[in-house]
Amino acid sequence: MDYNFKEIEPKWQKYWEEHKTFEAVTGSSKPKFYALVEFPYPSGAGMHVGHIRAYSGLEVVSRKRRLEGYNVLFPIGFDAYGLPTENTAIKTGVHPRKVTDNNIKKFTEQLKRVGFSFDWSRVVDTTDENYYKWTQWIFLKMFENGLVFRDKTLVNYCPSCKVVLSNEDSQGGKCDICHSDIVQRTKEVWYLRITEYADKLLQGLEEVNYLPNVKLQQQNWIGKSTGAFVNFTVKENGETLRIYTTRPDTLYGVTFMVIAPEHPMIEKHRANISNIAELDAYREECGKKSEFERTQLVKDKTGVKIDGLTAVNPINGKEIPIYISDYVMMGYGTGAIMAVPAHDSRDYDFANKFGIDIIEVIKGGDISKEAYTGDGEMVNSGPLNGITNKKDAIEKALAILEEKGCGERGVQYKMKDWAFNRQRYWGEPIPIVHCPHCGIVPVPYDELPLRLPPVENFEPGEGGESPLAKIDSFVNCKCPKCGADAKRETDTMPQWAGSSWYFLRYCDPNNSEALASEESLKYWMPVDWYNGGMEHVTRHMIYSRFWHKFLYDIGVVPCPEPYAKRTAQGLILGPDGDKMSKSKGNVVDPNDVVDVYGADVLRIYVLFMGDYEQAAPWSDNGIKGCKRFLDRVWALSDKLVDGNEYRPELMTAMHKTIKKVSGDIEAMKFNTAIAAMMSLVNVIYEVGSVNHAEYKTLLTLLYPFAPHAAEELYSSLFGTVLSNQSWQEFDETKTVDDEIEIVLQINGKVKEKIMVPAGLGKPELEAIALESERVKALTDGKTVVKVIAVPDKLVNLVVK
RNA sequence: GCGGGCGUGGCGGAAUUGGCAGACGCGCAAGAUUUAGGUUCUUGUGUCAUUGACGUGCAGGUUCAAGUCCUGUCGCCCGCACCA
Repeated sequence: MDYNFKEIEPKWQKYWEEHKTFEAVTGSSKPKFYALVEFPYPSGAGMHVGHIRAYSGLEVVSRKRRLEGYNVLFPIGFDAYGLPTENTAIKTGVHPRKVTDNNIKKFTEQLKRVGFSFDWSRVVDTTDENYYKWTQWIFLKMFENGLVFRDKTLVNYCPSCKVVLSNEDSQGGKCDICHSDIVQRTKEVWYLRITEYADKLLQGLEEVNYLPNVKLQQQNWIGKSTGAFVNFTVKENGETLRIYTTRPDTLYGVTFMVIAPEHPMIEKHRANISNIAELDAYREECGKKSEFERTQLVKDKTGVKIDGLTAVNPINGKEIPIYISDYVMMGYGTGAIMAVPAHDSRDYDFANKFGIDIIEVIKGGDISKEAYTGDGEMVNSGPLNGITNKKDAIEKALAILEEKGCGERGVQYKMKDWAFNRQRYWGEPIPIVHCPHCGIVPVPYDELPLRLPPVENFEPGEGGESPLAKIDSFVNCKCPKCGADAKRETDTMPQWAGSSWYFLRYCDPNNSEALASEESLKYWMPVDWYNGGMEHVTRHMIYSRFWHKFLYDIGVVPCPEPYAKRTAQGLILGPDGDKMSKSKGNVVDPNDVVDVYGADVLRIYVLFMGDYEQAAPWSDNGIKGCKRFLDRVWALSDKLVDGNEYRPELMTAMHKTIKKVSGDIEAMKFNTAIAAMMSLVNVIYEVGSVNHAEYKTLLTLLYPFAPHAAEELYSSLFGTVLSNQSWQEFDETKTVDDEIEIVLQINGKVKEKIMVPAGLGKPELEAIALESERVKALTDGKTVVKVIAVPDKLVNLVVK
């Protein structure tokens, strides 16, 4: 038989499609298994091998699960709204709808060529009006529940993409889409109140099975801190200056206060401030800095003292100066801090530069050299003096604050509300109407979907307004409440909207009455295993958990967490070890690999190249080894002999391999699973023949990895289709050889290896070791001080 | 600065609870087959050395035994970052 993958692969792909082999059945009595991979953004460049690796992990698990008798939902779709498509449209003049359709077609062809066992009857496209109708519906539900608001404040703005970005999309001060520097602008935009769910998002992590560093990154991103709000007073006008601190225990060490340059107090009290011109100059200077520059940790602090305003420390009545400085951010806490230079290194740097007092309140450091942030006995702190434990000191300080009514416990999160908008065309229209009489009015549910109008010109406006603003027929409308002339919101939703709930739609993708039926959600949710990239952990993962938790709270979904388990695959690097990128020209196109080696070889190689969770460089040589392996499996069909039971010479090898491959797939150790199959094939070649039982087992183990070759061999040799068969079982007792090689060591050095029956006890092993001729020779004239025997492993003689 | 991870042959990478370091694959070498190249097959392949020694970034430690545990140190990668 010839291994002609060019014929075999399309043949089986067609067979699976015609026989609906991978269609999931909602309500089936089989146990359900929902495997989810991150659906791709269909870019013009097509897929690269990284996509293939990302999907291959759960592809293998899904194929195995089906053989194990599960009803498997393994869906795919397209996350198709987004800037790159729109930019292509602007450049080429082709409408984004057309660009998207072409790209989806290209991706679909590529995915099908690789033979993934997706349920193609459930494909979702986030730009389909039957899909985004429900994205808008969820938005309106959030609006209804007070989770949507508009605010005019500083936003992250990308001057290149001409859009406002969320905090998650501007990490490191760089635009997530084009990587240019973000600037801060004051703008009125839409927000989703994700901070309201901060605690739930944090607590939910305790009930899910995520990779430890996925959990950790989310915890850090949410960034919960506990402390206290303290109300200082401004002496000149008696007003309150509220701060947040995690260290209320150091209140007696406060020697000055700092407020952010944007703090509203300055505008409010302009009349009281004698050096307002100087402050304005500094504030203007800060405004010019990019967010990235602002957040660089710098020793050299800058700032200006506010003349004419003095703060009063509520705990001891002490009067202290107030400064403005850009090391205090308006976006965290209250935008104002109490500064304790003795015990905070930033305050320490600032105090040194401006010649401010430094008062030690915790013993243990040398504050003439640096701030001391450790624990120690409280001093110079009135009633707190003598307390040696930080926790006790904080509790005492809180008690005093509460008694005086000038402060209370508080919690802060690093996570900010989600700036939910794009001033662009290719996104879901935000279903809101601005009425001159009624204000902000939601579009009624029965008017959904609010369709994206067809336009000719998608160029974003220079003033940061959406292209939709230019479409009069879209903008002008009647207020749904009072019927007066009104205007539609023209911003669209950000890229992440559609992906925040797509896993729900897969459960029931064609439902026109609901985002998915209650029955289907109850049956399929939660996702049993979600695999994707680490880059989505603090964006998509957080967003979608937030939406899901909201939908749970309003009774739409049956479970509080969307994903029971989350793993992540490593990147495929270019052959040069660099990240694959178009600009470096080191991108490998899966189509090219399939042309030369076939889909099965590609699938095996992307999993064999290294630890699934680690990055690994592509190697054109490495893939040849996988091709040889498959050829060797194929060639075994010429060495087939009769026999429906494993032969003794292969018994342990068969059981061992089943155990190893089964376990490794569950642990995502695909590389060692493949290595185990390679070893088995090597052993079979040593034996010289393979019987029916043995070959069936080998092909079954191989099936999740190389399904086309496995199906072809299995069906042509045994007359049945492998996808309808069962996964192989192993017998634990048969995974060990009768005879085992054990090592004899003298003083920890290997001196001899001998075969002994498996399962021998320590005394027997010791006796055997001492009888060994070689051991006798080497221990001659010396004293055996100690004998350590480890059953089935080794015997070590300690000799003097 | 904080948090996480990694460091093993020429290369990608293996190594449950501490128990034969280098599985599997690539590459390389020699041989066989072939008109030749490629393919395929066989054998070998950590380093040094004539029996043996040394070897998992480096330096210590614990142990009969350490890639694995402990202490210190160097290097690389990733995430967050003036978060009060």
